[in-house]
Amino acid sequence: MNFKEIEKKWQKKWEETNLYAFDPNSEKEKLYCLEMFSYPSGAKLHLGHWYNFGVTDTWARYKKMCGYNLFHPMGFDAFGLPAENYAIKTGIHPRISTEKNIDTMEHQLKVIGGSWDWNHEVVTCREEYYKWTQWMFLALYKHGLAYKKEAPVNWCPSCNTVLANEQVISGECERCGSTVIHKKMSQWFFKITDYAEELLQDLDNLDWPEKTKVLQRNWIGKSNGAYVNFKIKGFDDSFTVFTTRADTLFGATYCVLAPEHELVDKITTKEQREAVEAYKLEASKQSEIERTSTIKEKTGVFTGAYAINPVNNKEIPIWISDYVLASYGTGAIMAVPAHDERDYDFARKFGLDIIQVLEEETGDPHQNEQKKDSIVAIVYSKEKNKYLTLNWHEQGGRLFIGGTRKENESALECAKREIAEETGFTKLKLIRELPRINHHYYAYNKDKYYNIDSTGFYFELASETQTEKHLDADEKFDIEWVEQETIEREVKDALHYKTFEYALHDEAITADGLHINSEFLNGLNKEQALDKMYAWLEENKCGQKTTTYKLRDWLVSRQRYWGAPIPVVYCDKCGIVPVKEEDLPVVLPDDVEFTPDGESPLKKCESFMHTTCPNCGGPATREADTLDTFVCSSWYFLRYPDNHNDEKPFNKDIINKMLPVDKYVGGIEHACMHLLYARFFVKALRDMGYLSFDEPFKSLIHQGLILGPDGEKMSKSKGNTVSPDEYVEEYGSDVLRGYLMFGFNYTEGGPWTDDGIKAINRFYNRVVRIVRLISEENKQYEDLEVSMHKTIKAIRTDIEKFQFNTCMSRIMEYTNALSKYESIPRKYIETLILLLAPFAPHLSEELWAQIGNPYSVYNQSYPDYDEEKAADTEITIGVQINGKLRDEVKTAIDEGKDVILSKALSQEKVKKYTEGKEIIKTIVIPNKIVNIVVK
RNA sequence: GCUCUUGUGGCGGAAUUGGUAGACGCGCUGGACUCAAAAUCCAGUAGUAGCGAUACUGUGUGGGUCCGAGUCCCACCAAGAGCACCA
Repeated sequence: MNFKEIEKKWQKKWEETNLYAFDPNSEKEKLYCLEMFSYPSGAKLHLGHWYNFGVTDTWARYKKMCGYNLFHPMGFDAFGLPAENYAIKTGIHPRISTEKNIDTMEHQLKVIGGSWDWNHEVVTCREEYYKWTQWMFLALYKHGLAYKKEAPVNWCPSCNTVLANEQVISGECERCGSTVIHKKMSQWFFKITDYAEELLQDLDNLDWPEKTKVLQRNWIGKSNGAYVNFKIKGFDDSFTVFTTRADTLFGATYCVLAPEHELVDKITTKEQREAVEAYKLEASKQSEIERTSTIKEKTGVFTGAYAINPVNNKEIPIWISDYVLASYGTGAIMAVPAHDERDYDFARKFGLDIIQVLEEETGDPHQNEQKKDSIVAIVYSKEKNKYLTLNWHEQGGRLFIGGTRKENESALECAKREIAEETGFTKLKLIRELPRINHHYYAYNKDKYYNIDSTGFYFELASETQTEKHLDADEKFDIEWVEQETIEREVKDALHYKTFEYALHDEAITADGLHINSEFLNGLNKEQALDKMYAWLEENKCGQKTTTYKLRDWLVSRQRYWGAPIPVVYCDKCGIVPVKEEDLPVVLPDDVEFTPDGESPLKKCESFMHTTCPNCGGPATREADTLDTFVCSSWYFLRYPDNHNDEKPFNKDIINKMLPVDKYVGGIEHACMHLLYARFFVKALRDMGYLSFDEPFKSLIHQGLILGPDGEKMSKSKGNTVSPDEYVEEYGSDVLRGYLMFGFNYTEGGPWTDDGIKAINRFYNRVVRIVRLISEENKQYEDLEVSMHKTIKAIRTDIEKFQFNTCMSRIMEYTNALSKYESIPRKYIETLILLLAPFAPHLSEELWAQIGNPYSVYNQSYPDYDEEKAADTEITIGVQINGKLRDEVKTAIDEGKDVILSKALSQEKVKKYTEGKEIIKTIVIPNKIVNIVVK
């Protein structure tokens, strides 16, 4: 059969008969199936489009055959940079190239044979659409959700435009990969942050892939903490920091402002001014990537000013450093070097104070504990590269030197005394005092529980000189120098081992612990201390509990030509004035010089710029920037159902009935852009009263990525692209679609192979041969009955899960079953064609006609199954002996356990394994397994 | 560095969610048809040992739970994705 020929024939017929037109008056339940619409870039569809559109279409067709009133529209996201860049290169106007591309893509989409209803098509660059995009802007503006402000923005020097935060991928432009720089500009923003909490909360109820939800959650970046106000010594000003660890406030030994912080100039002292200015200049020169590189060593400059720590009125120095970002929190931090890695690095480098306020806990607490202060001393010999340990053998294993502090003795004195008494060494060099540890233990010799506050010391042995030891009678140990490895193996005591770890790693303690050096927080854990500190801050009016989000407001201005003009005018008298709704659209003029020079191209179009103020009628100028194309795509799914409405963007009743989208299919790359923006739009429109649902996309699927044959992402530069066209040319559309469904796990994708597509070609030809074996004899074959019902059941289950590969293999199995017969009753053949219909649309329509059935196969119901017939009456299950599969046993379905067991035990092979052995236990799970445990 | 995802024959991939691992297909081997080839049909195909029945091994590595683990838990390794000085 010539697949290509029949495909053309049916595509034509489908179009002529309007087979896929949506009927709004149908009684059937609606089903809105949507693929993410595409950008009409090149003239051709690539494999990714086929994979997304073709395979999803199979699901849609299946649903249609299941009796749903399918709404399956298609359109084009037609504004955007590529057309404009193409125009700059070739001189062809974006409108012309875009419309031409749309035309060819529409033809190509028809080759896929999709069940799209083209009557509902939407093209975002046409006036009849962008009029309403502008309307959306005005609606948001009227409700305070669109505003203009001067702010540091991301600027792509190559695209010559600003970018939204979401379009900056690790410091680079999402589109062209250029390093993004920061500029201060006055730009339009949408207040998506107003919806941060709802956008986060509602994720829980969506049938979306978990990883996509995780991406959005991280992007929204909720963080609970507190604002704390710091007064500045000698000024009336104060500044606020955001912290998630307000409980560590007693450990704050300095503050850091972002170099851009507004107070920096004011508080910098004369002595420090020069250094501060130099540092600010240096910071401003750096790109985002350089600046936020975590590998970079910490830099910073003291301002000369001091802040007052509100909890203890201590004066702490104020520094500036680029590790504090102006864009997050308040642009200022309190530094707690003892418990924050970054603060620790900084404090170490600049010799700032480090105060420990959290003490890790080791051992198990007990009710009646006696408190003690003690030390653990670690002595290292550089010469030996070994550590000094005491081997107490059975009495306590291997330990370091430890001891209890005497009255009026400092911890350091105690450590030195203990070392001298127990080992005789006196010439020591202190490397570092180690953090304190709260340790619980039980002393056998004294039958007492202790809770000790232990301070660690890390010494280096300066000289081998030894004095006389002073040992108590019960102190029986050997002094041994051992290597690190031995310690790791043999030091079991938690306190001693932890102390050793502190010696080895000179870093902040980020683990949880109990508070020390913190007055009213002492002894409390993190949760208790946080609660108490929040209360204290609010009571003393120097801070409050708060929540921050990483999500920023969405910057929608673009200094480019090919987009929807922002419907706003500037009047000298009235200021910013929105264009009146009845004056929409603000038409994008065609004759514009759009060579990029960093200025908005529309600015150079006099006829566009000069207008009158809608308010006072005086002279005014138009906004020259256009809207981010993501604005266009944030509501297109709302336009589809009512795309011809020229009164409103959409009728409320219609979209309340048609939305949300039941199944949305597209790439995961839009997780934090389109998918987030669209959710925001729906929520905002809901609050304005234009619609009554909360979420645009109830259920979401991401197709995987089809890679080049080399397993790499397809790209022209790598020369590993595969064009769908040549395969359509050779095998036809159905075969290509079939392979895309059969050869991959849909959500994973994978490398393309030629071998796979040949297999589908072979299979479809086999189907054609089998259909020719149709017989009008009304016979029933038991094995075909079982196979048919099982197949239907399996396909219906798997297609719901977007598991097209297993669906295809089920149809193959059914085909294999049919091929055992030389003449096959009509009903089995009809079922085969119907089963195949969503998967191979053209072929199925053709075969359906060939066996003499009326057009169209898609007006038929998808085959249903009889649960009883789909179930086996007899089943073979495995018999395990001691968990190892040894035999199998045939049983009736749902057979009693006793019957199965006795049957299994009577089998020769089972006997062989059980003979002369004692049966300890038997597990019988009907229809699944028998396991006999013998000894 | 953090978070997430994925590791199953020569290959693409299955496995009713803890119950006979490798469905289906590709490839390969043998056979039928043919003067021959293609196409098609039939049989075999995880590895090792054995003529064979069979035995042992086997789902990235190492432990664990369980009568039973590809599936659950812990640690690690590798690949990919996202975030990245987020206070």
